[in-house]
Amino acid sequence: MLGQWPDKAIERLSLYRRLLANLAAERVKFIYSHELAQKAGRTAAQVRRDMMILGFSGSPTKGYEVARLIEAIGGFLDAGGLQEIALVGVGNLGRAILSYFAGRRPNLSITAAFDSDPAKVDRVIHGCPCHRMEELASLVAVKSINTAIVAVPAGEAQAVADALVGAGVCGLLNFAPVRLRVPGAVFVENVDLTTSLEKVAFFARRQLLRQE
Amino acid sequence: MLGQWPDKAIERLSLYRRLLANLAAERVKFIYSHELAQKAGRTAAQVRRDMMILGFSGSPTKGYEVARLIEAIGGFLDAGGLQEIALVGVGNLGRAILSYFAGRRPNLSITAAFDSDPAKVDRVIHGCPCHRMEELASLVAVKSINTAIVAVPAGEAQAVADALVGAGVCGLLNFAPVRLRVPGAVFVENVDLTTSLEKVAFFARRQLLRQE
DNA sequence: ATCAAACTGTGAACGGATTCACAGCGTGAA
DNA sequence: TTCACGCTGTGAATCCGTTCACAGTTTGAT
Repeated sequence: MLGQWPDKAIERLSLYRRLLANLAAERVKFIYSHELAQKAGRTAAQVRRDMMILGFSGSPTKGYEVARLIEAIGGFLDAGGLQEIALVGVGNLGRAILSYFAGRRPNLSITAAFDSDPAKVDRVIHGCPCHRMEELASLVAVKSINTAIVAVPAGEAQAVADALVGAGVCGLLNFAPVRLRVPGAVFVENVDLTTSLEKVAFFARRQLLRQE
Repeated sequence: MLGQWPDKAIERLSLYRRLLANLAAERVKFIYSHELAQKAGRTAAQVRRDMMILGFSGSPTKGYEVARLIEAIGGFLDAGGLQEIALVGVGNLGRAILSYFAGRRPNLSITAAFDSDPAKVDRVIHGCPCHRMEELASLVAVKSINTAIVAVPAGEAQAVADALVGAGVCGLLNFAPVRLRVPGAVFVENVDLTTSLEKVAFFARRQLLRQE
């Protein structure tokens, strides 16, 4: 709970939780570090280290208690209650994101969408109401939303980010292929599909060369 | 061109190229490492180091020549010619991916989609023909596709990955919230939207606490 | 009651990516 | 022609995440 939190560790905790939820559904009560590691594609030492920073203990003979561990990760990752999230840009990608998250995580819910296209506003898309861009600042402030998803074209991303930050958002998940300029207190996670695909294509090609 | 290629460096090169393309469109001819670094959100030393592993030289007085650098990165990242890519899963996310990449990178093109839903097969979606799953193995092999995108539900992802790898694919971009089990020679890049969002929400919350 | 086995918890070692710091260089000004 | 400046290129130092390796612990068997 203390110290500096490496974001890699947060990612792993999130993954562990999903894996553990599957196990819990299968009535698995305990799991060893090496078992969880295998499912997560990590080493056992890594898992134990993560448990350590979480402050979670297991039994040397039984391993970690699944139910308690899920709870511990939840208590750490989740907000006190529901954390509302805003989505800006309801194009193809934005709609896919809405449907992807619709009702997935109970504590994390996209409750406001925004788009500049008049054809989209005042409609409910995948369970989420879409508002006019002009309402962004006030609505985000009123709902005290602190996390937002940016799914607009590259050219509009910086302006959208500025508006969101101005309205009090301090965490951005950015899908636009642009590096957003934000104050240091704002956390930005970039999901860059073009780069990801180019990377995979690059390594796939290299694997081919290696095999020949 | 030689040695082990850290995938982080590949990501940066991909980003640099896009930033440089924008600059080229603005008729910028030369750029200094600190300028490119600023646009990419990196340090100048990092940029110079990347140029070094690329084997690209700049002038101490003018910086790097934009056009030549774009070409150097392209010669490195891109295949000889067109690299065809397969997409499996044409749900909301799959369609968004199709539209996202439609005609974006000339050398990287999604030319075959697959889905198990009969309502989707034999249609052309965002310019890409959608085939039956049964055709996957043969079509991937015939086109000698080596890179594929997995955008199916978690439960089907492993089976799809097995089929793709069996057909000769050795690079996977995986959107399913599952760790795929693949042979060591296959490169997998995971895009885990749930984890990304949880991470942003976590840090956003923490920023709030810090400010108070 | 004692022992063996297999795990956890963690200080220390490791390794790779990033940053530092400076030598070397090309250019424009005097 | 010479000098001063500000950049590049890069060996060395640093930093940080990961892995190693082992002491400590709990349990079941004898």
